[in-house]
Amino acid sequence: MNAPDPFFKILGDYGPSCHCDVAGEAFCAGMTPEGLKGLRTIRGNLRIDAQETVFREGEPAANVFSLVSGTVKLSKLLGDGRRQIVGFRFPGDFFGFSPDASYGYTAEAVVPTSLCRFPEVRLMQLRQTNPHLEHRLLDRMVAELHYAQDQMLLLGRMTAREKLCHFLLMLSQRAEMRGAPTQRVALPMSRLDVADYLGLTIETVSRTLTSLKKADIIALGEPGIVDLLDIARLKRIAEGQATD
Amino acid sequence: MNAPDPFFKILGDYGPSCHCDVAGEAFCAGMTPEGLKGLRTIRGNLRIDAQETVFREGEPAANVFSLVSGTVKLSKLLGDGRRQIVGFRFPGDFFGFSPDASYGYTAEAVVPTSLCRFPEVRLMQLRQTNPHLEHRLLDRMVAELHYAQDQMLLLGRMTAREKLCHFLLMLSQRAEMRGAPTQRVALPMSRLDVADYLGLTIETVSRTLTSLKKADIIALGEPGIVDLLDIARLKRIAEGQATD
DNA sequence: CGCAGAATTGAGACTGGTCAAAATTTGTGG
DNA sequence: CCACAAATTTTGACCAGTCTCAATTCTGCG
Repeated sequence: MNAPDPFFKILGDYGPSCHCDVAGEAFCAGMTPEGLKGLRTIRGNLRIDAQETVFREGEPAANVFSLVSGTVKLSKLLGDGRRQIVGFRFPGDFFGFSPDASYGYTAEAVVPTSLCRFPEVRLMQLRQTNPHLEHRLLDRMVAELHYAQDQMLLLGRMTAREKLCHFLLMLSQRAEMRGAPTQRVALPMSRLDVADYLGLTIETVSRTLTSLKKADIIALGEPGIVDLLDIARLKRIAEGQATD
Repeated sequence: MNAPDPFFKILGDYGPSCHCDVAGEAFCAGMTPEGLKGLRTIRGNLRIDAQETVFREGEPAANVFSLVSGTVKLSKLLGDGRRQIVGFRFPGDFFGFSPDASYGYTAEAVVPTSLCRFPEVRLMQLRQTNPHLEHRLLDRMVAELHYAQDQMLLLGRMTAREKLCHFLLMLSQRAEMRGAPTQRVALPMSRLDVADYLGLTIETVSRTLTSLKKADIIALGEPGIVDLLDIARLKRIAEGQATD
């Protein structure tokens, strides 16, 4: 399923930080040296190819993951195959926590991806002795929940056009957080992934992108790249303030 | 806006528990006596009428709340008035956490409701000295996120009929958790609230309930009460296994 | 170069939305 | 307890945005 071999040789590169920290945003950022040592002890490294599965919905929730590089999609399935992507994860994000004994979603790599893996049991032990860890985890959880609630508003109340604009702006903001350009965003996932994330079909995603292109709001140059030509207008549409 | 007067006279009634605990499920359940004492010190009590606002989206996030009795709806607004209810809260649940300085949603009572109120700053202080509190909060957050992801699947990929069946079953499960009957569930919220929760209109909610009634899956007796006549069939529809 | 998968485009169908009216329930004052 | 007004819910007719099915074009890769 995946290759659990140690991929990174040098562990100290990131200074007083966990290996998987990115721009000080990962859950392991700002830990004490002892706390980091504990995290390092239980950590495993993982590198997987695009479309490979990290874990599946319903499997025993044995590990929690932190994303070092790449992109991961988290999805849930309905009995007849309908799929909803409940989130994308980018460097610095984590995923795999579950209130039950089994994972609530499937996690798959969108592009070649490297991860830190923490056995759930041992992380739970660590969090007892290291309040800062728990503190960070809680903060990240609150942020995740907030983001999930935004997505509910999108799924329940926005039009296809508004959904796409919102999505492109989200990609731009996440790129900015990682220090990447904000006007030219990478769209590493397929139309099917975008559709399953926004509660649409691939045809509607394609048609809507074409329509945004014709309105000179975006440009679709090389595949997988979108240029945001008019971010102000994108924002207006995403907020439901404009129809054009 | 609301009456911040102390409503409950007796604080010790619940034994070694926080006052707002319900069936051992509240975030304050299972605390040490000292931890409870700390919580009690910063706690305020609140009783509000149906439709009254606890706080509004965008206001400074000064307090966190735990529900003692009643029902609260949490909603987000789009610029033009479109609304999405991102969750209902029942006794034992909490709400009001925000990653930002301001609330991400509006909280309103669905029925007369009593709440415990905790100043956010002081709860943050308490959580540093009381690991168990943080532990509980994190667990509840993980559960909330899990639940939010279920709701994304519902909003993005389910039909109106499936949404309604899922919703009725959710109410039934929550009633069961509180020790209430599971076949006859209270529907304390208006059709508009149900519609805004499920990403539908009031007309579609009404039509779909009528259709479920005609199929002898539910019965609508007294207003605000729904009898689940065929829970097995409800489940099959909610899982996308049946069309009837 | 040729093939397979992905993305786009087109035509028509359908679920759920909109607008409007009727029925029911709720609240209020006598 | 009743009468009446207001609000909510239900029902109906019609419409539109998105989906489905199908064909075509594009892209990547051996």
